[in-house]
Amino acid sequence: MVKDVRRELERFVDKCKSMGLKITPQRVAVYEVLLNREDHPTVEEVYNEIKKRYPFVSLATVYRTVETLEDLGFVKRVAYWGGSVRYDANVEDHHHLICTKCGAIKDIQLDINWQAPEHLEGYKVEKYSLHIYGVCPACQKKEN
Amino acid sequence: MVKDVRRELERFVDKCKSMGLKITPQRVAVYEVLLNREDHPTVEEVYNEIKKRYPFVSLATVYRTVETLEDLGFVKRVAYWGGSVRYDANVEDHHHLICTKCGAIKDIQLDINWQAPEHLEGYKVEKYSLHIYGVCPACQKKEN
DNA sequence: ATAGCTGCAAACTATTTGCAATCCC
DNA sequence: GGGATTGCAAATAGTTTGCAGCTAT
Repeated sequence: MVKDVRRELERFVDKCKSMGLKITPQRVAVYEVLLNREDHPTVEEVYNEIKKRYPFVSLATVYRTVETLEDLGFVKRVAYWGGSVRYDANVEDHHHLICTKCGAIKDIQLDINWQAPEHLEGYKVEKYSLHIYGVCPACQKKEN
Repeated sequence: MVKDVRRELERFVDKCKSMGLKITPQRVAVYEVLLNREDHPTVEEVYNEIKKRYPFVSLATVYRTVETLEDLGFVKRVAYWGGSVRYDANVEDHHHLICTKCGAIKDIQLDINWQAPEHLEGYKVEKYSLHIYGVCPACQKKEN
């Protein structure tokens, strides 16, 4: 699955317009960074990347923007292992490989042959994902 | 699966002794609270429950104790949706039902017919769990 | 007796918020 | 022009840490 960043950004701009939200450089920059990353950066990481190109953004704006993006359905907040919240511009269903040492999260495609029921123990089910915990290659090296 | 709290506490006391750790009332109280709860309380929640019975404990001690318990393998830190870290004294493999509104986490037993490989994309796999996201009964009521 | 624990308070990290200035439509 | 958005700094929430005194072994 190759992401068409340009097309996604257009879709985002359209959605903002239709919602009466302004298209600000900050907003576009945040979404662009998230679209271009394969991992699931923290807000701080997004901020650091944006600062290189647009030194004017503030961390508070990045926090506000990821929340807006989440409300609009363009990114999702991924359940996290520790530390800070992480965001993901891949909104399709997929599974996660999570490092128990550093918290890094990687998307993976897997067929688990399981379908979520609409309701479970009184919960209204929205989505699900398999979380696989382990030690990532980088942290395995550090262990020696 | 009915938990034998008394037996678990004994096992805990033995393990502490064998590790040269002291059996303090604070330690026992924290583990006892976690053993007796079906949900996955935050550190603050554990602290509040303990305070009722043992008003002398401090929040910092509860933080330190859950970490010790985790190191010993008596509880685990569960991946969380937002806010604070949550702990679980159920160390057997099981799945999670997570409320996207309030972050509450409930254990569930499910057969997903899937076995984790030992290695996946370079990660050394330790365990896995299915995370099912939805809105819990309490939050569904609040929505009206 | 003494190493390990604890309580307290202060430090730190992550996130949110109030408000005046600024920017898109 | 005018409301939405931003930057800044201050506030808040969650967690960790230093240290002096206490306690289980």
